[in-house]
Amino acid sequence: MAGSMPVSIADVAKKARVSISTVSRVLNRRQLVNEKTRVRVEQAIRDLGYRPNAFARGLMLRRSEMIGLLLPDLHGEFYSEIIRGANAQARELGYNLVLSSARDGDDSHALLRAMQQRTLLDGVAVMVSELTDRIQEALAGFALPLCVLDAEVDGSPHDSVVIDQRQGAVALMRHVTQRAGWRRIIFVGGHETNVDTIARLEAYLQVLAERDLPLVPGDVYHLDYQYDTAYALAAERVRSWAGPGHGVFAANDEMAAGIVAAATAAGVAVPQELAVVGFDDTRIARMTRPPLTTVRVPMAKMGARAVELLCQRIAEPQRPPTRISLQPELIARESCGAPGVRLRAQA
Amino acid sequence: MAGSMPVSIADVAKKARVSISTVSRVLNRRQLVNEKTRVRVEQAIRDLGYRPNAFARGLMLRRSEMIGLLLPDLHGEFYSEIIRGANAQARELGYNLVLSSARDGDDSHALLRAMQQRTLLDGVAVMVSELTDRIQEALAGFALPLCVLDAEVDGSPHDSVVIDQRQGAVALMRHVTQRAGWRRIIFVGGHETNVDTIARLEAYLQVLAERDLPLVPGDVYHLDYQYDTAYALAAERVRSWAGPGHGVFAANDEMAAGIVAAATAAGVAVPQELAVVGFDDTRIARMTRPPLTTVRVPMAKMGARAVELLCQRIAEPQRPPTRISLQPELIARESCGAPGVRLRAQA
DNA sequence: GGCTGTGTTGAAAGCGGTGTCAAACGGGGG
DNA sequence: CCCCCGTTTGACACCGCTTTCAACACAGCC
Repeated sequence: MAGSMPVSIADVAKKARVSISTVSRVLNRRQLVNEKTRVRVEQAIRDLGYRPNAFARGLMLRRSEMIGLLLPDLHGEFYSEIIRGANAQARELGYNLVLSSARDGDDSHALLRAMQQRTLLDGVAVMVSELTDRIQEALAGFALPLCVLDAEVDGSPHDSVVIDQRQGAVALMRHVTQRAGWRRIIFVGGHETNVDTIARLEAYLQVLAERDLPLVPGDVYHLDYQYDTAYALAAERVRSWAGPGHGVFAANDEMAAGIVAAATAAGVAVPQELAVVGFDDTRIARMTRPPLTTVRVPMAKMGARAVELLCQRIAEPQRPPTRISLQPELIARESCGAPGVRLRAQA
Repeated sequence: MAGSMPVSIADVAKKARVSISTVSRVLNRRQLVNEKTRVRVEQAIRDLGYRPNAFARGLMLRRSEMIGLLLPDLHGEFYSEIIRGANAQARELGYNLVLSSARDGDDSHALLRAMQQRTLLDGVAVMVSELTDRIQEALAGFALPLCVLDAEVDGSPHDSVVIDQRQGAVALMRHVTQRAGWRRIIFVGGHETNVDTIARLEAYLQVLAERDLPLVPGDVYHLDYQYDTAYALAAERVRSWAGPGHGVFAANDEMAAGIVAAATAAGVAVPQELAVVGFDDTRIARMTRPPLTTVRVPMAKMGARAVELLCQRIAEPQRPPTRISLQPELIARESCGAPGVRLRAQA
């Protein structure tokens, strides 16, 4: 096996009685070297436990086969899925993933650090939670191949992958108004400035208008995406919400689960007396009774496509910027009260 | 700003009318260079948008300031927390994290790849789901600074961070037998070969013996850690499980949640007629009614300590191997039926 | 035999930094 | 005036690899 001192290409060359050029050729372009020589060199490589030095290699080749993934946070299943999809795709394409997270206060710092070591990374995929001017500017001036997740930077020449939140929410609203026959819909969102909540609320308003349903101002709530607060709110209001054709559109599964639990505890039957739908299709959606009708947001796919786009750009830097829009998928389960059709309930 | 061609240290030197040595000194050891010169060089660096090439730098310094994190999988909150803790600690110490996952079939391949590029990584933290001989061997022969998570490799000179699963499970069992007065305990585990399940089952047996409680063979089940299967099992058995002083010890929160739901649906009151406890303290634990008594496993801390250990070893390769054992924390909530004491329920 | 082509190899020039060493400079003391 | 010494600077030798480019051997051809 290998000794403890690092083995260089010169050591291999000496042992195999060839020049370092030949060793290098065996490593990179085997067909250029005579078979007998090649076998001898390969044997020497094995004997010495030689591994090429990636720095030296990268210095010549100007590629590290590493790409960066910069996320706003790493907490929870949401980001976990992005990472998972991105990692799988990166491996598939022969790249490794360098992970970093930039919380809001910290993000410019993280971006700068990522840029600083830019010569070590072949490209970067970035997801930002909010698009401040400073970030916009940093992204626009980015020298490296870049792919932006779930946001678009105006006038930047970069690739991006977005999820059509609005479309998914519209599909959900149409499902509950048409298939399930809801006529009064309570909206429970996250914070008013949250981009996802905004998109879902817009869809809510749009479909209310489409279906000529009245907008009751008191029926729109803004919470914090947490189970507990949704449970508390519902525990208080659920009796006044209940009624035939009444339903709650919660902006995520966690709040929807809280509402289902509170309703059940208060003796309000779901979905008969009050229907409920969620959003995201996290594991929680299948753990309520009845299971939640929700919208699956393809996070893993988003990560994967971003990496794919990024690697394409690395290979072909001059290619015009691409924008991929991913469609969320309606997952119809029992909680919305639609008749029998468990469309993709087992998916 | 920078032109599109890469700017090298020579460009900066020429622009500042100094030698490249001086530029290098400004970059690394500012105090060795005259202030007027330094200002001129710094100006040139800014004007040109110069960034040092990390490959060239690494080639001399033999460090990349990157460490690898190799996990069995990336799915779910469990790994998400490890990654989060590891990333935060790495950032803290000036390192970046390179992520990889090695599913079971694939793991040796991933390990080898990680080793192949070993000259690019300063060290690696590895978590393995099962310790096969092949993996054991690969780890033992690892040439790079290495830290093993949640497992120990016999006779290897490497650092490790483990969680004292057994201890946590014992604490939980003692809590339910002493504080909550359980006298018959149904154990619902994951697969029989799963290391975590094994540790928890051992604790179960140990405390049964301590407390002179009978071991009923039919009361030990092996499922798959999933909500659905636990729900299904409990739906069938819950009436026969119910009784005063009876309780279920599920090996994770998800199965515990399924059992609580099935019991409630069957009209069995939790915890009065059947108490339930889980394990892991995931978000689910606070979403059941009543909330679950469980054991918090400090995943984020494990990730962080592993990175810390790894970086220490990188700095001081000859240091003797360290082993850190992390204690899980008992989280007492209502589902176990212990009188009033909500120890750290709000934590 | 001389010429052209093909297969195989080695010497050497980078790639872009860091570190060593010696030179240049200037000031103070003898 | 010369010597010594501290400060500041530049020349240059690496680090380990890839990649020309030329050399060489040997074949087939005129």
